[in-house]
Amino acid sequence: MIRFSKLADYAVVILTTLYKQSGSVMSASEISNDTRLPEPTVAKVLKLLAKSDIVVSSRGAQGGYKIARAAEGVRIADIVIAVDGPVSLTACVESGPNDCEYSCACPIKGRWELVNTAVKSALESITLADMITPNIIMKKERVS
Amino acid sequence: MIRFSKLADYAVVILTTLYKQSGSVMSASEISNDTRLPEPTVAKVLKLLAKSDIVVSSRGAQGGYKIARAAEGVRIADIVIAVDGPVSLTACVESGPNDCEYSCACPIKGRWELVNTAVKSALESITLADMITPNIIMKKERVS
DNA sequence: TCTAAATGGTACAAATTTTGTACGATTAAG
DNA sequence: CTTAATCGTACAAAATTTGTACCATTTAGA
Repeated sequence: MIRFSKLADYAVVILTTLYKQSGSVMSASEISNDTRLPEPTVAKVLKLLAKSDIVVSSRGAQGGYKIARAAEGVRIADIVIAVDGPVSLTACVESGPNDCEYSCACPIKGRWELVNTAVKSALESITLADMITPNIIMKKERVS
Repeated sequence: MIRFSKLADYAVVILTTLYKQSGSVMSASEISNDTRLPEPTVAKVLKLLAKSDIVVSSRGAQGGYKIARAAEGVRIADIVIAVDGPVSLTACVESGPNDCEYSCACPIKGRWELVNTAVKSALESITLADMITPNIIMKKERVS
């Protein structure tokens, strides 16, 4: 079953918490309390998010993290990339083209980028704001 | 880095090979020769694909696998689901709703389905035919 | 009817990845 | 200068993915 890592999951939960306090600074341990997630894990995720400028960190006493932009400006893709690294669905796509040992025999050299791009677009089309907003639309047709 | 399994990758390669012989039956070992993929692995993938009716198997001597439908009718989503199981990006979505231990504290209960659905749609919008067809369109804007 | 060729299913060991944690360095407020 | 907090790195444990093997079942052909 294809999935992304729990870290991405945590990241969204953490960000959601942070967005409820928009503006004010929260420390990693405060967030840990709020979310019931283990503190070291929260800290780890926040560090990754800070590196991608999704949250802003301030060090020292009274320091902590706060959001860097409005929820509408944060795409799910940004979050996933921040914690899981670039979205590349197969090894082929990852390293430069024609790098894989089977490349000479490979009948679909590079074709995966098609899929890659589609998924990336999907992830870019949803923002954190969509995740926070209470369920309205979406009753979605299940496709088995 | 989010990705799906190598099996899905193999599956596409194998199917591509099979589609070049459309109609005729190939055994797992023949396909293994063609693709340079280890035979047991090829066999495993084919078994999974057969179970999802993406290929048709015939047992016994002279048996083997052949395609079940035109390449246009095989969506990438079908293939991925066949080998990797259902697309569910997070644990929350997987088991029934409100099953997770944090559910009471979780601020985004169920919101992942939004993302889930988007990715699934992306995977459904591309068919095996798109992967086989030589590169024409696609010069896509890279989004970092 | 018997044998060979092939898939079907299950089970399992190894390798890789993900996850969670810890520790020391750095920074800033009071 | 002390305290509170992040930063960075490193690492052990757990979970997942991968690759392989084995045996049962089925079918074509001699």
